[in-house]
Amino acid sequence: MEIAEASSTQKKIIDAAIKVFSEKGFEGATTSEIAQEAGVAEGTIFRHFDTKKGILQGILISAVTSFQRPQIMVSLARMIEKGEDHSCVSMVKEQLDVIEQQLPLLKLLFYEAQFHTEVQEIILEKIARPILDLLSQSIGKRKNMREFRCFDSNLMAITLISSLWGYVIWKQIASEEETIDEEEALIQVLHIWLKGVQANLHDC
Amino acid sequence: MEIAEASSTQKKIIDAAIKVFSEKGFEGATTSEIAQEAGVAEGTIFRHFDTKKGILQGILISAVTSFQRPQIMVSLARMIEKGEDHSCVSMVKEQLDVIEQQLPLLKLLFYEAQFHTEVQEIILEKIARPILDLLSQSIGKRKNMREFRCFDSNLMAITLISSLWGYVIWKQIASEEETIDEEEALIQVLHIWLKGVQANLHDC
DNA sequence: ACATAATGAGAGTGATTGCTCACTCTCACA
DNA sequence: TGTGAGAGTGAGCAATCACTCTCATTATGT
Repeated sequence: MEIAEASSTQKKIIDAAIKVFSEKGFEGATTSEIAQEAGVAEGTIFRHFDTKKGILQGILISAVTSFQRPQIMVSLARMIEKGEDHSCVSMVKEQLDVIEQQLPLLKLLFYEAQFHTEVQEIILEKIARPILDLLSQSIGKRKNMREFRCFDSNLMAITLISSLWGYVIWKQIASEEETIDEEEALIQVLHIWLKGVQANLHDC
Repeated sequence: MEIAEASSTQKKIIDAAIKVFSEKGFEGATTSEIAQEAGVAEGTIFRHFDTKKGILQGILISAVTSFQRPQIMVSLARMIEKGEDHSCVSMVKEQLDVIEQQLPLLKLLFYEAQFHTEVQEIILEKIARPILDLLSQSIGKRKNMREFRCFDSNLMAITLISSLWGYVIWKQIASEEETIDEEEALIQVLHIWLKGVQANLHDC
């Protein structure tokens, strides 16, 4: 199991890097700190990654494989196609919890994409675009059935995703404030969007 | 005009720092680069700011004054209270253009807020909270008139802001793609939200 | 048990960076 | 003319950081 052993060290480094990068940012983090967090010698890092930036790319690669077609988007697409079936909403909620556990990684990638063009391109092509296409397709079906307004499908998908993202981020920032029940909040966000995109009788 | 002269240099430094910080991030930027961009000697920077971080705080202070109650939020609040009056929508669009010009500064502040607690607290207290309160208040009025659904006002405001923010960010990232007309897109985003929060007859 | 590869420990290197400090320039005022 | 305060300068310092090298130690596969 030489590969597994090797990649176990690699995995330790990547996990540590995710933690340190997300706490201090890519430039603010030091390789020695990552080594310490991973419990390996600093030199070991450079046996697995050529440069510090190589670690970031390693994180990206491991993230891309796990975020292609994430389950929450499949659940959202199903919710869109079926309407606001209760089982779908609770499924979305479950998957949202999974996303929140990966929030440091997601924020790290989205934020660092600003400064590293290759990161931005890969995220756009391998994560953002597929997700948008998946949702747009489901939205398109409902549009064809005259059940959704004839707005731009991409735009509708974007308002859905950013509403959810905005809720997640706000929940994290304003954690001290009195907030309504999580499930109720999620239902409200989804209901606002679903009602917002519903077709009027005289539309189109 | 000794004060004006002094603060003119200070303003040059701050403007340069906004540019360099937003391109490379706070940690990725160097004071010598900021000095070069500002057209002053590196030593001059430290006559006006104690430390590199002091520059960031200087940026924050100047941003807070210009983003308290930004005009776009006043326009949005008016739109909420009046419904989707056409003059309001076009006003929102104008103000959105202003926001887009300040996008590097805004993204910089949001990014660095992750790593600098004081920055996060000031943004939250001086910018985010006032804006949310303003919108929540306008939303509350319509709720009282039974014209809006009796959802959480804060949550409704968040879905509105994040939909708009999501549209702005997406427009910037996917600039190469064929996109619909800007004004039409904005109208669609606002219409989705407005219809989404409208009360049903049997609500509440 | 042996050969091979991986790792830990840690000193070392060259480049870079935030910041300092001695000095100059300007200008108001005595 | 002399003086002192304040703004600006840029060479230079001490510290840090990404990355390398060496060597002893451990783990693996046969």
